[in-house]
Amino acid sequence: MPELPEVETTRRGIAPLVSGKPLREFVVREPRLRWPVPAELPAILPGHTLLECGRRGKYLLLRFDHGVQIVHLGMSGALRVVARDAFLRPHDHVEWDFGNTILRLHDPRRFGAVLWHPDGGTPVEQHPLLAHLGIEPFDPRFDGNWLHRHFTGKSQAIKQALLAGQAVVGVGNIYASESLFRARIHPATPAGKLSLPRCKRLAAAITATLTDALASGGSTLRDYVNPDSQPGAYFDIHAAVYDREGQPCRICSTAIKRIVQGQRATYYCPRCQRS
DNA sequence: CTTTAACCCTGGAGGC
DNA sequence: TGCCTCCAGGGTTAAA
Repeated sequence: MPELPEVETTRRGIAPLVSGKPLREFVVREPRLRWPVPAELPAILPGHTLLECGRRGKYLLLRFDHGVQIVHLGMSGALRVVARDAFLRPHDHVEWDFGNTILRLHDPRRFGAVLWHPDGGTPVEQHPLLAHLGIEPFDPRFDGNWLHRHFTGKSQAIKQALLAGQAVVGVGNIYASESLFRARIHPATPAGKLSLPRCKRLAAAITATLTDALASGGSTLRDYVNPDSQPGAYFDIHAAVYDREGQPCRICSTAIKRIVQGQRATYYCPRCQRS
């Protein structure tokens, strides 16, 4: 269930191991992911060098010298570097063989994606999947003013507005609840009703929540080169509210509530968080 | 335009 | 033990 910190940790984990290396073979064992893996990739990728591993939101961007692979981990996806003789597990769908280094995509639920954007046309940032994404949460331009501007006139609940990713990317279902708790904002509050000061608190809360998660992920970087590690293990999040229905708020001891917004669970403290 | 719900998929949990 | 149902998650797409 990768959110932005997990994706960024993956990027940092694999980048030094695969960047600058020519690809020897690209193997697709199961093309039926979120969208079919383009059938031409095994023919057009080998021999080309992976220049760098980038990221936009939760999309990983593998830049080759003739195009960009757009990789999404979906719900259950994990990318890791494995030994040449590593056992093939079920759900090991895609493999990048760099000779000494092998990168594998493991994704039981197949909500992930591996796409291809060839050079020569529009820049990859204009790809339909990327074109309308909000700002990066670690972009210096992201702050309370940015949020306030984007939420003006919106009646949508703040939780769902965050999840939509059109104001800021990378805030998934878990960190949306956590960020709103940190900012003391009730998740059902209409986004447009948030004052500028509260937007500033929210922006700071989002940055802090993601920074904390990223820090805890950094200590598991070794997992990306250790074939014995837990596949797709979520960071050990010390959640304040997520999945804690009925348990005492860590601040005021009031029972944490669970509601459903847009068919997704939201957790909050009814005493600490106000509309 | 906005809002809502269905859908893609599998593994794990809980009920009986 | 087994079978059934439900749920989780991200994000696109279709429908209202």
